[in-house]
Amino acid sequence: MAHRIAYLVSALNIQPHRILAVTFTNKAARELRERCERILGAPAGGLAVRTFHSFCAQLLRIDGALAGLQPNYSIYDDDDQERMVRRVLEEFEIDPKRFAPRAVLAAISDAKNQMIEARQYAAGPGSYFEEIVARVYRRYQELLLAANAVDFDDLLLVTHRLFESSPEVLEKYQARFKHLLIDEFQDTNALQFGLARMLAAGHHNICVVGDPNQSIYSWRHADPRNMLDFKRVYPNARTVTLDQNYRSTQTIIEAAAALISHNKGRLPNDLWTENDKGAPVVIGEAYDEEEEARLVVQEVERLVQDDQVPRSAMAAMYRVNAQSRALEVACNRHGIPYQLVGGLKFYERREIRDVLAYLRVVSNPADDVSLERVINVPARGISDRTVTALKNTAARHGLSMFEAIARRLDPEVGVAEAVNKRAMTALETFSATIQELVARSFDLAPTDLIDFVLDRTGYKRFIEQDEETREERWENILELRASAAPYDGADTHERLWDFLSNVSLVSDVDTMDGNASDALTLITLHQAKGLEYDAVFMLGLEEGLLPHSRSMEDPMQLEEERRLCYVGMTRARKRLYMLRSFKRGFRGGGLPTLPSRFLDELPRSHISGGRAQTRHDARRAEPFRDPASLRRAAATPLPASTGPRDTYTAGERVRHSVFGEGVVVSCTASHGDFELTVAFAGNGVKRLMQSYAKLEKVPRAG
DNA sequence: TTCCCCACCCATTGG
DNA sequence: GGGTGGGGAA
Repeated sequence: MAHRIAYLVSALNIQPHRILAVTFTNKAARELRERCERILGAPAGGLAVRTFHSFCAQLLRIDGALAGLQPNYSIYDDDDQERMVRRVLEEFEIDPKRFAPRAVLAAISDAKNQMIEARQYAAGPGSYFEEIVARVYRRYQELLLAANAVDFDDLLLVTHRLFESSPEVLEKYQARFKHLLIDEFQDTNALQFGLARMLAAGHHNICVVGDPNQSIYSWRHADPRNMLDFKRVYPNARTVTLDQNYRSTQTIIEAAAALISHNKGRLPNDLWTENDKGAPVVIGEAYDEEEEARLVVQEVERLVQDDQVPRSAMAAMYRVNAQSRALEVACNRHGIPYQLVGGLKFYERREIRDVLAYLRVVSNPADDVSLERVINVPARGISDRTVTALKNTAARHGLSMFEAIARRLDPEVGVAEAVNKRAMTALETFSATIQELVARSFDLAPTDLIDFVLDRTGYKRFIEQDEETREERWENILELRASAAPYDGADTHERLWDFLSNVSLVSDVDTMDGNASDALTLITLHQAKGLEYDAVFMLGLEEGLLPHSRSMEDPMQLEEERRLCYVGMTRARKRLYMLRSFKRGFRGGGLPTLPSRFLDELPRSHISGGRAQTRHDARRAEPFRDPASLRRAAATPLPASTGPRDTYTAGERVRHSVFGEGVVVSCTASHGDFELTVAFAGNGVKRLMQSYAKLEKVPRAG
């Protein structure tokens, strides 16, 4: 894409601002721009490189009025959406336990992505659940509109509708963008392709890049059929097969190809490379997550020392965020710098959301969800009761909560009758505070406004009250404040809007530190799409994790899990490690695991280590090759009556004079003695006879 | 009205 | 393990 853009600009004299390139993340957008500029040897002024969401957000900022949006509109994320749905359920007196807000929301999101609006949804025949969804959907949209807010789906949907209903808006953008390029096309959804088609309608200068084998976002409505449809929609399109791989070793490419060949519904796409054969893919097996993480850390350090691979060129990848924990612990223990991508997301932290909610209320007082979030944070005498009464009163008069508060003395609205006297005083103070913030928001730069908010709302004092958390929370707030600094320069009210919408649209990969720091990257397989590393460690290659248990029933979803595995493997330039552990933590305890079927799908000739041979000889690890016996062993402690007094149960910690500390995996009666399977920290799994082993029990720490 | 504690429920992936 | 909602005390 970078070369095509550079070619358009330098060879065909297309002005950069006539080109719109769409990427999957803001980070990819940044990188693409940089690459273009490097090739061109000049700044590509005006070149638009955006994600679909940020493109739409900006468009709606400018032209949203035709769709009923004020330019200061709020963007609602998952949490905000759920609060909104809960409010609707409350209004309709629907039990949120019976109709889970998340499920209702998922149904609404599905509908939106099929471009089914609330009214049409209601018209379709449906189950009882769908009837509920239809009612909620409709009211949800009403409330969003009243709050001058959109959700993520709406960013696309409203823009799409705007293009349909207001040809002059579409024409404006068609007239500006003469060339359209889209990256990661296999993960676009129907709405996005729809937008692209409309934008390219006049000139058909549209170029998309995608790999169907890397389609991993169908759960977010990505539709890999877009790849096939593209050729149908544009019969004259030229397909260029990019099957030479410049990134990975032959071994990695072939192993990944072997894996993905197990997918049925697949276009042939045979990668090849001129790169070296390279090292075999290393299959590693660990006793538990702790050991698995330690294997990674040790190998990372070995590669740093022996092969001079910088830590920043290595990444540990996993299926679910919870897996990062063991890695973090191991890194901390061994003093390895790491950077965690995603996880407990910065913008989901309470203090961050609270401060942002204040800013949103200031920027868009109609934003009821944000207002409700902060109306009594810190506690200022406005109880849930009062809030409910206020909400109902506001709803009756078609007012926002903020308006209702502002008009609390108006007998026609009747707030005074609905809430008690003390609450009226509290509302008055709150109202005055917000009014003051709104007034100052016009002349204060975003960082100064944040300071002002922290001071005037008492939020700073509120944070400082909690001795345990105040340091961390305050640091987070300072980080948020720092992220607002780049917006201080601009000199209109828009800088606050820009800051807030940017905050809503950043992803975790966007904030990743590139190669600057010497840190190991910890990242989910999904987020790793589009990235590459010299060495990649994939963890948790176990049935139920990769493939994930939620995706194992449905063949389509299983294929997506395989693609996810493929994405992970193909992130590696030189070295690839695929690890599993025999035991996986789950709800506190640990459960035995089965190796991922994906490991079986790798060609034996391309792997080293592997089944039970990585760190211990095969014979010793033998019991693990029969998962059923393992499960039995781990789950059934020996009946106490049959053995000597001092026997062992699975999970107990023991110390051995040579092997050190370990955990008992199983203990079974055998030839009048007891056969113990013990996993030793650092020394692997051993089978021991109790009468010879001289074990001592170690009291559980904590 | 606020705060604290405990019981209970839930659990992929993310712009 | 974590978040939350309900109940009760201050």
